[in-house]
Amino acid sequence: MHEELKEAYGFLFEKELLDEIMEVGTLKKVKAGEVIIEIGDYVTGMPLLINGAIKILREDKDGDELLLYFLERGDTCAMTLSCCLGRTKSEIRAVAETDTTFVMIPIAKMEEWTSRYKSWRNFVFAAYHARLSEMLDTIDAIAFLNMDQRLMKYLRDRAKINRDDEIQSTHQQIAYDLHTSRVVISRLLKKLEIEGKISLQRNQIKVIDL
Amino acid sequence: MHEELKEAYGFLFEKELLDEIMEVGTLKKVKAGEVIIEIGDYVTGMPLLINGAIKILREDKDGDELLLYFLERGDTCAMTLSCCLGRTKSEIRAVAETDTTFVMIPIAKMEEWTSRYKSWRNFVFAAYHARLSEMLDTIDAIAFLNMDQRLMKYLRDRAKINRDDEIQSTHQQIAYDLHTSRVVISRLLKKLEIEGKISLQRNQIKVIDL
DNA sequence: AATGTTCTGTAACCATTGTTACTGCATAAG
DNA sequence: CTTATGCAGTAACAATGGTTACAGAACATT
Repeated sequence: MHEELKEAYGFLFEKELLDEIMEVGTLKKVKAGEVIIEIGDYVTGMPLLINGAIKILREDKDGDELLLYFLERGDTCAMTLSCCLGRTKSEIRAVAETDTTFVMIPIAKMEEWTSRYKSWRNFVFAAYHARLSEMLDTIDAIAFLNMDQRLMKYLRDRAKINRDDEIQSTHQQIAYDLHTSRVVISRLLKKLEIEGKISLQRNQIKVIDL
Repeated sequence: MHEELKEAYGFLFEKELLDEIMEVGTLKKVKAGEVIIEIGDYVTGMPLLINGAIKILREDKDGDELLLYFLERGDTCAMTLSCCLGRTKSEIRAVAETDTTFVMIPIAKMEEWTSRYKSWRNFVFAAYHARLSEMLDTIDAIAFLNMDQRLMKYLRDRAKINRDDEIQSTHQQIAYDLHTSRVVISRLLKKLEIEGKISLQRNQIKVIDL
């Protein structure tokens, strides 16, 4: 854990803080697809992402889903953080997008570090800033873009997150993330393929030029 | 300014901090409709709302608007805060919904207080938490609700914010806030009137039972 | 190889929302 | 009082996205 943490966070935190993280944090590894936090869970800690990617989803009362954003190495979930401090239940679901490694920090330490380490404060504020930006981005997409443009953005984002132009996914899974129906996604994907922007196989979409 | 500030924030901040705020903050009063922060502005300070209400808007590249949420007494704009710390331009527009009074805090002090006052840190974190919640709410509304339900929510929110069941507004203004067209709003309002939920006059909507 | 399952493609249709166009009414300005 | 302006009501139509239904392809299981 030492080396990995240092590599991902060494330039952010001083040695003393890194040592403390090492001491109280627990290293977790999850496989792609595993649910890390479920809606309504009490949040017991805050994850520092070391490797992989996590997707953050919102769900409404009918069980309809919507992808909010992805977290990458160096990110933390400000939403979780927010829940921790407010001692409230999670408003979101976190699912591993790829195999993922992260360090879990118990809540208790967070408040302490906030007063003791300037670098920690800055990190937390930066996390909030980043999350608010992502949320604005998401709102822009839902409010101002049509489904075809949202789909293109989604494919671009996933290709980027996975560092792979070949996205392994069924149309149904994409439909869940974008909160629409499978038929709509199939229709739009076919259109993108005809325009030469992607190519389609079963369970796979290859991004050519989006 | 002393008494007003104390009334709105006295239970949050210790005397010492209140005194500092008094010292470096400047009291501002704006009329309903005035633009307080414009998109692209460099943010020079952070507002502590004492009286009135502010609406926060997002705009896309074509100039299309969308209402994000309202701020009330005791609130601050976490978005502004976020911009301050990142030294970035404002991503949103803030417009006075009613005649509004607030205290403007210069950026420089904020960092200092964050390390010195626990109550200030808690306030800032609570502000972030509140804003993230509002953003989630907004996303829920856009993603999961139809326009008629969004309109009802909007009318409820405005009635609550203004503490008045009679909303002074044209259909066009509502259309801007919800990012739709005037015709759509007129159509849905008429439907709500027929259902007995509101009554309509020129420039005015009276909420009866939403 | 035969069968069952999952995924994709497509057509036809519906619902919601957006657009255009025109009307009359209320209010303000002259 | 007359005219100009802004606001609201409404009809007709277009566009987008959601729904249902079905067929065939790809893959897995036996």
